[in-house]
Amino acid sequence: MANRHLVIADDLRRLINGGQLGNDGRLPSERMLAKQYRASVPTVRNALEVLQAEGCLDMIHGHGTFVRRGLECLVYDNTRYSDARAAAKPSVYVEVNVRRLESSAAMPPGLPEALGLPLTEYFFITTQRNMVHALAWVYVPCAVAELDLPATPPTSPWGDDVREQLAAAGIQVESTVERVTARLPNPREAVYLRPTAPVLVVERTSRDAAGRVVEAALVVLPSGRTEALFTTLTPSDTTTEAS
Amino acid sequence: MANRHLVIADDLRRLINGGQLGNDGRLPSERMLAKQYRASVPTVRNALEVLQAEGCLDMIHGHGTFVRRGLECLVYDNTRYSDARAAAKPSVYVEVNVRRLESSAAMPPGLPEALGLPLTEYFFITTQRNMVHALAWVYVPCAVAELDLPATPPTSPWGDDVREQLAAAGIQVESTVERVTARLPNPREAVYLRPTAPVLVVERTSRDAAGRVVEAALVVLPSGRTEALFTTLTPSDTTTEAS
DNA sequence: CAGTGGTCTAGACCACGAA
DNA sequence: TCGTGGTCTAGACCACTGT
Repeated sequence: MANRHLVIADDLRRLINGGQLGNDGRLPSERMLAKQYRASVPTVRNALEVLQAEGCLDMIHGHGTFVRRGLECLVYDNTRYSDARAAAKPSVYVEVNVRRLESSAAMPPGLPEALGLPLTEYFFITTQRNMVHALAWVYVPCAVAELDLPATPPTSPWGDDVREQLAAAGIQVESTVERVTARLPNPREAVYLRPTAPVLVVERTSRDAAGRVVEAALVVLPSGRTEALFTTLTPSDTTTEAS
Repeated sequence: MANRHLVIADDLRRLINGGQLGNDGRLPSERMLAKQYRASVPTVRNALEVLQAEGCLDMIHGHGTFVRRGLECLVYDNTRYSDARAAAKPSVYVEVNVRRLESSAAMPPGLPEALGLPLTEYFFITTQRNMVHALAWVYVPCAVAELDLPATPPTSPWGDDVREQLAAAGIQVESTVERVTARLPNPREAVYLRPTAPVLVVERTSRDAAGRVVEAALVVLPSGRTEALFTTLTPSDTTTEAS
């Protein structure tokens, strides 16, 4: 904790929670803070980035640094069949882009199948007041289903609508594997997200009873504004016994 | 991608994969690289930290920067009942510290119960060649079970042994909720981990059939060396029907 | 002790948003 | 155009490792 920028971050955190900041919740500029703390601009920026990664601040290029208010936390949930899904949806805006393409090496994420097969790609981008809260690329092989663009605006930021369309087409997802990692945004994601703040990455692969991949997705969740929730029910004792 | 440090990172990545680095896989010092690239030390460091977060490099204070070899990736898995768990265990070293304490505000992570109740804390620290690969704090309320320190060295970095002890004591975990986030290490974790690289955080809460919390854990997984895997089986159609 | 990674400074310049 | 955040520089000093 001897680190200068962490000391400054702690002090700013007290300033923020104290609420002595003017109605717009705007912080002094980085240069001002540097003068006040007798620190350099990069040190102040490191402090701000700590708070930004914690979800306390929004740093907006060319505009200013603001206290996050009405902290709406998007929750990725593996229990999609739950009724609670549609409840308490935060006031975010979800946009989709759909296109056809062929699977290429390393480009679609969790598709372990052969290359060159035609896919439908859904690219979801979720924003709240111009801040990106989630990115998701969802892929459905055309061999599985020829889905249309959903007529209604999407209700989920990560393609639950697509899975519902699949279900409506009679395609049952039997198992879902979600590989979760933390990293920094790659160049493709950095177009939308702060390149210095970590992201949670979910690579999802859904299979039907035959073991065929019917849907795959890459979900990118910036830290501080999102979390992921996984609920596991221990299989009842009827079938599994210590071997 | 115009960023200088990303260009340097790309170049270093090619250098690393090319394998022209001497047998110990050691990179030139930061000062040397700065000279070679006509860049400043912080810029070179930013480039190295990108690769470090990707798991390509190990930066060892006072010693040097080395190419990660035998990339052993620890996998956190929610299917603890699976037989595959014990298979293919990487050559890591797991250490435990056990102590008694009382639950205090905000200190134990996923325990939503009353404060002041006595707990057993298991602190797991997993290393491979002096590099920390995982941290885990596991809590069991004494009211649930009075467990002993496992006699054998622990086989799991995140307390599967504790859960097995619980099972042996007749306490069945019925549901497990795992809350997953990405962030930077906090001061307590930064003692063990690089403070600039993101970590994956799993907050686990295990309940029995009565809904009582029988075990809670905070697992910290540094990016690049670990991942988490969650497998969800869609409940069979016998019970759930579209409502 | 020398050589390494880790942090910070003071200031420059660029990129973006709003008036 | 101005004020903001975003990136980089050249160099200083500290902290750690191995000899």
